[in-house]
Amino acid sequence: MGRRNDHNPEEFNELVLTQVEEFLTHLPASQLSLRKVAKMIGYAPSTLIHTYKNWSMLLLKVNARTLDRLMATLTPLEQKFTDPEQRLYAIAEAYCAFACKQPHLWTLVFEHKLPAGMDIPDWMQHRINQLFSLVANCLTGMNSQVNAEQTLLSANTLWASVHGITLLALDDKLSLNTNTNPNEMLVDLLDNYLLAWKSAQGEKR
Amino acid sequence: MGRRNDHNPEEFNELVLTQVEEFLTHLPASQLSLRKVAKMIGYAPSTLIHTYKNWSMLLLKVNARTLDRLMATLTPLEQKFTDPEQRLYAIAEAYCAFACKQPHLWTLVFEHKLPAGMDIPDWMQHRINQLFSLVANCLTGMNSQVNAEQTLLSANTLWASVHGITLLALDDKLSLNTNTNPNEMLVDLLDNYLLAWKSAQGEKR
DNA sequence: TTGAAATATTGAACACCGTTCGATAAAAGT
DNA sequence: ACTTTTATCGAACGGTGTTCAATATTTCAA
Repeated sequence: MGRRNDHNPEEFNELVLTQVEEFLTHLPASQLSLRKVAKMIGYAPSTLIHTYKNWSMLLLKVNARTLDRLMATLTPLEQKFTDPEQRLYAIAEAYCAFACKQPHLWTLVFEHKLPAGMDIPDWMQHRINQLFSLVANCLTGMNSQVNAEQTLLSANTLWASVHGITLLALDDKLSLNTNTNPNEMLVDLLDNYLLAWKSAQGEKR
Repeated sequence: MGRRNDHNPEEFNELVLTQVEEFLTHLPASQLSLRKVAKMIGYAPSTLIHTYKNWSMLLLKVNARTLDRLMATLTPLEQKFTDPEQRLYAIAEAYCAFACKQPHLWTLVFEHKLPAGMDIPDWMQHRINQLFSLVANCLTGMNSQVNAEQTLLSANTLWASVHGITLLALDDKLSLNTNTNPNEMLVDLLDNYLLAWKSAQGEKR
C-alpha cells in the first residue's frame, strides 16, 4: 500500500487513457470494465474510482479525448477548403471516416449515458459546441440571406442527419441488408438538402 | 418446485412482456434487469432464462412488440394520405411522436445489441423491412422518373436522417442546449431534401 | 527535526448482475 | 402404473461498480 514513489497525476491519467484507447481500437466498449482497466495498468480498481470518482466519469474523459482527436482531423479542413459548401462536404466525409476508422471509440461517445441527475460537464459541452460550430459556420458562409434562426435550425438538422447516417453505417441495425455506402448517403443528403437551401431567399417556406 | 397448475406459454409470455413494458413506460432500460423482471412476475430468474434462452433474447421480444406498436400507428396513414408526399411528412411526424411518447421503449429498440456472433432473427428483420418500406413506397410514388437504385438510396438517407433527428431529440447529447423542436427539424429536412428530389429528372447529379 | 496533515494505494466487503446446473415436482403420454 | 417430458426453483459461479477502513508514503509546518 501507500504511495508509489513516482506518482504524477498527469502521467497516471495519460496511462489510463492510453490503455483504454488501445483496448477500444480492438474491442467494443461493452467488453471493457473498470476492473479490466485496473488490471491493465497494474492498479487496484478502487484507485481508479478514487481518481475519476466513478466509472462513468472515466469514460467521459475518454470521450473528451476522442472528440479532441475528431476535432483535430476536422480543423485542417477549415484552411483547406475556403468554399463553405465544399468544406461542408469534406467535414461530413471526414466525420464519417473517423467513425468508421475508430468505431468503438466513436460509438462510446454517443452511447455513453451519464448517471441520472448528473449533467454534462462544461469541458465536454464545450467540445461538442466546437464541433457543431464547424457545421454552422459553413451554412452561414453559404447563403447570407437566410436569417440566423433558420441557419441554426438547418445546422441542427444536418448535424443530426449526418449523425444518423453514420450511426446506421456502423451497426446497420434497423437497416436493410442492402449495405448502402455511408459516404454515398452523405453526399445524397447534402446534394439534395443544400440545393434547396442555397436558393432559399431568406424566407421560410 | 414443479409446474404451476395453470401454465400456458402464451399467457406467460404475455405476462412478461406486459410487465416489462409497464416498467419501461416509467423507467429507462438501464434500470431494468432480468432479476427484476423475475421478481415482478413472481418467478425465479432461471425460469426466464429457460423460456427466453437469454436476457438479450427477452429484450428482443420486447423490441419486436414495440415495432409492432409503432407499425400500428403508421399503417393508418397509408389510407389517410393518398398523396405520397403528405404521407411521408405524416410518417416522419408520427415516428417522432411515438419515440417521444415512449422514449424508453423506443430507445431500447435501437440501443439493444445482440451478443457477438448471433445475428438478427428473421421475425425481427422482417419488421424492420416493413417499416422501411413505408418510407420507400412514398418516394416511389413521388417521382417515377427516378430509377429504383436512386430511390433506394434516398429512402436510406431519409430513414437514417429521421432516425438521427429523433435520436438527438430524445437525449440531446452532442446537441446544443438550444433545444430545437424535433418536428421543426423533420419538416426542415423533408422540405429541403424533397424539393430537390422531386425535380430530379431521373439522373444523378 | 519532529509531528501533523494530506495524499496515494490497497484489499476486503457489498449488492448487484446474467448464466449454469442439478434437483424436484407436476403434467402428459403410453 | 410407469415413463417421459416439462416447468420450476435454489444454489452456486464469475462477473460488475462502488464503499470504506487501513496503511504507507509524501508534504508541510512548527
